[in-house]
Amino acid sequence: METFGDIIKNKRESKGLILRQVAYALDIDQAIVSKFERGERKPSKEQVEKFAEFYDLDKNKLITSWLSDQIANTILYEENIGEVLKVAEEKAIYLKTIHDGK
Amino acid sequence: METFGDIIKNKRESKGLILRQVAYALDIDQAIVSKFERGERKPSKEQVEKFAEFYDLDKNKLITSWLSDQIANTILYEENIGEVLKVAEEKAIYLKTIHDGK
DNA sequence: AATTAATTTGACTATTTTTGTCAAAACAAA
DNA sequence: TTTGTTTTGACAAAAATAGTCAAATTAATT
Repeated sequence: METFGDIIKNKRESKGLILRQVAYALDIDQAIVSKFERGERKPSKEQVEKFAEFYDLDKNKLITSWLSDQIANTILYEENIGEVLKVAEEKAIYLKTIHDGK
Repeated sequence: METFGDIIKNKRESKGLILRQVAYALDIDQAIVSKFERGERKPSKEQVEKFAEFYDLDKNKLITSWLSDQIANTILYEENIGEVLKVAEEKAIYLKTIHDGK
């Protein structure tokens, strides 16, 4: 189960980079990058995209990881996780059809 | 596809109540109740529970509806909705096992 | 159509949450 | 011990959210 933080941390280490270098390249404070890696803070979507570009990762996959982290955290302590997500999916699809197709 | 707002609005109308009465009973400004009904604002979990009690609705079902609204909104404009939710579920379950069972 | 009732809207403030910055603490390696 | 790296926490700035209120809009009655 690889979180967003795991992904960017592994990638950084596999490239032999230190936080300072990543922080400089992405123009994000290194304390923040450290917190992203440990899941202590959530990056914005723009920041996620920066990481994808810099580390040469599939942008959609990384966004999926980041979004799913967020969702997992919001439902973590709830009952009926499966049910909640099932309903959420139906709603999202429904709202989407309304949004574009009307 | 019944949202949280739909549920509490339908329930209010089926009970023949006006906003002011509900607002008074729940100690929530009526403008806010109106916004909840139309999905313009998201209630807190405590407020959701107040509604469940006042309207005699199954608390878990109402929370499911409320949570799924939130999740649906966060993924609404994303690609791979299904994939995101699948991963989110795995993560949630995984984090849960870590949390209690270790 | 006029009056009354109910709902919705929007402006405003207050409160809470999130953000970035920085330096010091903790940790690891040389 | 010295040097390099990561983590932590305090702080202030900025942004998001919440509640209050009155006016505007809409709906219902008379």
